[in-house]
Amino acid sequence: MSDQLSVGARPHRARRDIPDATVARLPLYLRALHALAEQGLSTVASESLASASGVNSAKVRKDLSHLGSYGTRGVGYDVDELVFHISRLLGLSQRRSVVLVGVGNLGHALAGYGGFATRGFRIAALLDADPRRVGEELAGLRVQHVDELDEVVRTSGASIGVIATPAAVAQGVCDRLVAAGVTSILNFAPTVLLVPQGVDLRKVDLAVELQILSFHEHRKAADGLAGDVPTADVPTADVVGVAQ
Amino acid sequence: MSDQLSVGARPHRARRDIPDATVARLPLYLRALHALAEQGLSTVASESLASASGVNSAKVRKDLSHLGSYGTRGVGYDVDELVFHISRLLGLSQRRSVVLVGVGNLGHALAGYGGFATRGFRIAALLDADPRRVGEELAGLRVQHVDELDEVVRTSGASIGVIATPAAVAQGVCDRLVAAGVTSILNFAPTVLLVPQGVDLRKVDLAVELQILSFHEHRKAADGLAGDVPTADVPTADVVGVAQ
DNA sequence: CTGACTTTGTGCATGCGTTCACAAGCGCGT
DNA sequence: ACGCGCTTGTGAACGCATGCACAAAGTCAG
Repeated sequence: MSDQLSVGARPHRARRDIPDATVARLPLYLRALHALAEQGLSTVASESLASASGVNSAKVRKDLSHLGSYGTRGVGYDVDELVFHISRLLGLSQRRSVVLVGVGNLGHALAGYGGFATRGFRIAALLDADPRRVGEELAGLRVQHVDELDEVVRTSGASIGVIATPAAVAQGVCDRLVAAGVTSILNFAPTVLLVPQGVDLRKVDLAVELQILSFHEHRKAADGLAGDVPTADVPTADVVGVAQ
Repeated sequence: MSDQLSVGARPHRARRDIPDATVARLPLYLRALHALAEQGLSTVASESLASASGVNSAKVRKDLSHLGSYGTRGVGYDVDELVFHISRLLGLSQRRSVVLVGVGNLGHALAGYGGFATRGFRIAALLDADPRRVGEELAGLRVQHVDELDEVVRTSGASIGVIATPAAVAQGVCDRLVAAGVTSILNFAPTVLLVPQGVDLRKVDLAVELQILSFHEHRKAADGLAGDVPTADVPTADVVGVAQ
């Protein structure tokens, strides 16, 4: 996870000192805060925010401390203020254009996903290589041919590309996106992508997730059979496991 | 880092001493190994496997050392042997049944995703609450009504549930899956789920991924004035699994 | 058999992230 | 004004993961 900013051993880059792990949780807080705001709450304690976002309160406090002291001791955090600061830090104040390549089932799902628009992302274009899909209307946009990628990226000023193509063509699409000026890529294709320095890449891999679950299933099954023999086993009575 | 597992049992339990970070990478190695096998290679060095799976060789060697000494110094690892051992460790030798709830666009994408079947997962059933979708044929299966969830899970013996429903109903579906006997859940709905101890939970959150990219975009834009990295344009495999 | 070469497996140092625990700070009731 | 209870913010300890660097262990040529 730390390959992230490789930055190759240069003199100290003035990077924001926000830990990656914190950045990954900020969107969760943001979602929980929006929900709390809709419930009419104006302040929230770290403990509440924690359970609403599936984290523990110590983590919440430490995370929030990285963006300044916006809490009031004895009271909690102001919901609106927190929303504002987190949004600003994540760069969600300014609308970002996203180009989506690959309009299969997954692409359809992504194009129709409301969570994008509501967080300041605008889908600038839908692209596909299949001529039969070109021209199709989807989420208020016309699907264009992938050959127009370069032009679309430049005219829309999109800086984020989403790849939802078959694995075989993903690297090619990736290269074209980068060449056109995209500097962040979200990859759903089950393959390793190479990108130049300075381009951020994240991947979402469905098969990997399932296989990790499979491992734990396997382990649970093995533990069950092996039978934890009477080895002074403290009855693990406590606590209900909470999703993260 | 990742560890988005609810993980009931604490360290107490004699869990396989395979680090979580390693488990998360094993599927990547597996995919790379399959590709290498198709190219006709019978052995592979940690360096090659590393670049094929987007990690570095030291990590590969340390990861593989956790499952035993299956390498030969001076030569490398036997591809087939490695595939066998990783598959076994991940519990992929036995076919696992998966129940998919929610057959919208995302559900369609998941049902049609080949990566499941090719790794030993069998979709046992497709469920949806919308009567208009019930009866639809998809990936060789008929969509059933979600009321049949309990029966379907019990008769199929499925231990893994995939939730691709709207956020509002995700917790309800989750509860029903758990009640029916499912012990691992993969959640695509953008909401926090609570599960009892002993049930593993992973989540895939599209909006979160985009917001993380947005943060880095924002930071890059801010750093922009600080001068760019003039280093060579060597592609680097980069970053990041889902998280979580 | 020997020596050069290749690659694994791992001890160790380092850094990041999590968690604990508590002092400092704030509001409120009296 | 003043203490009481609540909550933040953070110092410090701990644990996990990463990456380095190298000895051990194998191959291969001659």
